Amino acid sequence: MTTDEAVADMTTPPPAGLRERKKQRTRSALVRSALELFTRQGYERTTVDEIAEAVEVSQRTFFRYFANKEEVAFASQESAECHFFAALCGRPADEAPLAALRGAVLDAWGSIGEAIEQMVPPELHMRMYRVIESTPSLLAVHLRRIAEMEERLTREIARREGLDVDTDPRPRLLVAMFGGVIRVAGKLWTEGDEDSVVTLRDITAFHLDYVGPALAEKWDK
Amino acid sequence: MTTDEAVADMTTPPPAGLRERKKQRTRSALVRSALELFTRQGYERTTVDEIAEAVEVSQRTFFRYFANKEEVAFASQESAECHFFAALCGRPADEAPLAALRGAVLDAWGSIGEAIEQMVPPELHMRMYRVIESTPSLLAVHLRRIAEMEERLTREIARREGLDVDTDPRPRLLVAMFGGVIRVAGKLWTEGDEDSVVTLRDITAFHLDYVGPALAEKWDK
DNA sequence: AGGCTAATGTCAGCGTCTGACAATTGACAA
DNA sequence: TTGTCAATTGTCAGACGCTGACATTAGCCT
Repeated sequence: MTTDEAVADMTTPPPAGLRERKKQRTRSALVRSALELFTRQGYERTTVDEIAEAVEVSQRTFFRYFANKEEVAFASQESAECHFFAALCGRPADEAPLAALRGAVLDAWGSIGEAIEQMVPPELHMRMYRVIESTPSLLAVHLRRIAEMEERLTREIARREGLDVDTDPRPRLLVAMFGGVIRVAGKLWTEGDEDSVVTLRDITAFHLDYVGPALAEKWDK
Repeated sequence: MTTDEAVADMTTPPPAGLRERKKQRTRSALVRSALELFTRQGYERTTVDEIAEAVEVSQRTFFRYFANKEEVAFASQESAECHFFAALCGRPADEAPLAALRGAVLDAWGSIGEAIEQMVPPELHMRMYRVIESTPSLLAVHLRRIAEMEERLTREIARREGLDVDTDPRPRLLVAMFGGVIRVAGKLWTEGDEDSVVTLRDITAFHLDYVGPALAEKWDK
């Protein structure tokens, strides 16, 4: 067995050391077990000991991989968000700010699988999304994470437009509005009974088209 | 002393029983002590035992007044938010939605004192605001509370305009944008070094005026 | 004055999270 | 191959947030 692994190492230059691979496997296993437990029996009714036991590591080890119980719940979200941000950065420079944001988020939802499927099944990721939206303590963290992402988006938008974030309020405001729309869409999707990613994508697109009209002085009836 | 209090009761019909007054005093004392400790030495570095000890009650009693450590940190915010919502409900019916929100929030910031000064000194309230914005766990809860308030605002706006929240996305979107602006203003105020309420009020007003321009397709430079 | 009930204190215990130290196990060179 | 070094893990003790159960105190009302 030792020989086999040594050979495997030779034939796969990128995977680096054995130690590192073991760590990745432990981490993935913790995420999968945690999300499975969270979605099956609820976040609060799942203890860290349960998660650790499922992967056969000590509770102390769990806390060496994740700073707290919340962090493991957002592991797949983290990947998805990175994916989205990368999509924004790849947008053509001549696109208007809101159009770029819109394109990036729709792209990201469309190719969510590629970003997370090595860690968890996409379907588990979506079920976890619902758990987050319906668990008060997780929802709070979720909103803070969104706020942090908005900070990064603001800077990217300002960069694209060649503006200074500290003097021009428009990048901050546009992103704040955009973030609001994303949240509204996510919340409505959670409340509905359609599970698919496409549905969430459609809800998002639909609402983004209503940003302008919602600001009008007098609303048509 | 017993006689004096009995007389005092007679001359003040509303204050109700002695028991109730004692409860109110204990609650106020807990809030004041907690906020003082939080602002002086930080939220995380303050234990519930410290707060309870400062008021000379048991830790168990603290948790009979507040569901958790976070709740006491938002006691004065709670009052302020109620005040703001009441201001919105008192707005003339012919005002446009965004104008009503704008008027309500500026009014509320203008008369913040009256809403909270029996509980804590307004200056302590403002210092606590900064602590909330700069403490990750509190910021998360703050954002969730804002989201809950937005839900109420959405329904009130829809009511004013005679719309159905479930079919028309505009109330949700307007409020989401409005909430974003409030957050941006609050954050900028926290980052600055001006302590006064007026400053926060001005920042808020300024940003509300930029909602329209930020949505424009092409931004002027 | 005395009984009723609400408020408080005490105690035990669960769950999250951390520091400290010892044991294990990959990595790498002699 | 073997031995050393460093990274990973386990174990243990303990702080802190929070809760249920039960005893005690203190306002209320006849």
